[in-house]
Amino acid sequence: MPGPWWHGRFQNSGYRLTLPRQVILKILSNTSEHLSAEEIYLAVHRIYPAVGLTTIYRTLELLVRLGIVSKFGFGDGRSRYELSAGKEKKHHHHLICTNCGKVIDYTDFIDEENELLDKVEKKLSQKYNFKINSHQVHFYGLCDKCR
Amino acid sequence: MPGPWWHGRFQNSGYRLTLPRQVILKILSNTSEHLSAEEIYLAVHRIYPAVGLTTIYRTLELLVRLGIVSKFGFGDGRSRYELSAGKEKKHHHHLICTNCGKVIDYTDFIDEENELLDKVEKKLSQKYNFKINSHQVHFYGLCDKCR
DNA sequence: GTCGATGCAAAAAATTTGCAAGTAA
DNA sequence: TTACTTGCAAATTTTTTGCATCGAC
Repeated sequence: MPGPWWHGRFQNSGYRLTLPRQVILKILSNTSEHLSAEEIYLAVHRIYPAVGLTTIYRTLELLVRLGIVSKFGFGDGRSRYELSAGKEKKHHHHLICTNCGKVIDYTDFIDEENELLDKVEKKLSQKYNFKINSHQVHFYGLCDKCR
Repeated sequence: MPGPWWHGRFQNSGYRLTLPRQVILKILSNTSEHLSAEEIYLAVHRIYPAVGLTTIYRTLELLVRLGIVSKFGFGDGRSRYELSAGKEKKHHHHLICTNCGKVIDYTDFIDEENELLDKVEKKLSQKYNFKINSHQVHFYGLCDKCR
C-alpha cells in the first residue's frame, strides 16, 4: 500500500520526506483543530522529543508553499495551520469567537458560497490581473458561551 | 459645524477624545492603505512627535473595540488596520498578493456577496448560537507584477 | 480635581537566522 | 557522496505591561 497522499508531492518537488515532516503531517491529519506552531511543537514533541521549534516553523512554511497545509490568522496574534482541503478534508469556512478564540469549521452553504466566490474570482483575476490561488471567509462574533 | 462622526462615539462611551486619538483617526481617514501599527506610528510621529508606539497599540485596540476601526491579518505577521465601513467608506473585501503583500480593496460583486453572506450569517447564528458581528472575505494570489 | 490616558523602559511573545552537524536519496 | 535538513542558540520583530506623570472633562 502506498503512503499517505502527500508522499508523492515531496518526491516530485525534490524535498525529502524526513521524520519530523512526517510526524508534523500526522499530527495535522489527526486533529480537527487549528493548531498554532507552538501547539504543533508540543504535540510533535510528545512523540518525537528531539524535534525543535525551528523545524516546526520551517516545515510549516514549506507545507504551505507546497499547498499541503493552509495558514490562517484569526486575530489572536499567532498563525494557525490546518491540512488543506482535499480527498480527506472538505473545503470549509470559519466562524470565530473574538472572546475565547473558539473556531468552528462550517460547511453549511459552502457550495453556494463557493459558486459565487468562483464567479467573483474569475472576474477579479481578469480585472486586476491576479492569479488567485485560494480564498478565506471568516465570520467574527461571540460564541454560545461568551455572548 | 460638528466634528467628525466619531466624536460622539467617544463622548457617549466615556472615553476621552485626546490629541493622539484624533491624530490616529485623522491618519486612518486620509489613507486608503491598510496600515500596520508601526506605519501608523511613523505617520503620527511626523505630525505629532511626542506620541509613543504604545499609545498607537492601545488606541487601535480601543478603536477596534468601539467598532470604529477594523483589524486584519493578511498573513505577513503583523496586524493591519483601516477605518470601518460607514458613511465615508463602503464595505469591501480584499485581494492579497502573497508575494509582495499588495492589498486591493474590491467592491465588484460586493452587494451580491453580502446578500449571500447575510443569509449565511443568519443561519450560522441560529445553528451555532453565535452573535456574529462582522465578516471578512480574502482572496490570495499573485498580483500583476509578481505572477 | 479626578481618573482615564500617555510615554518610556522593560518584558513578553512569536518568528527568523547563522552555522555546524546529521541524514535521506 | 551530496545536498537538503536539523537543532541549538541568538537575534529580530511585534505586541504588551508596569509605573510615574500628564491632561481631558
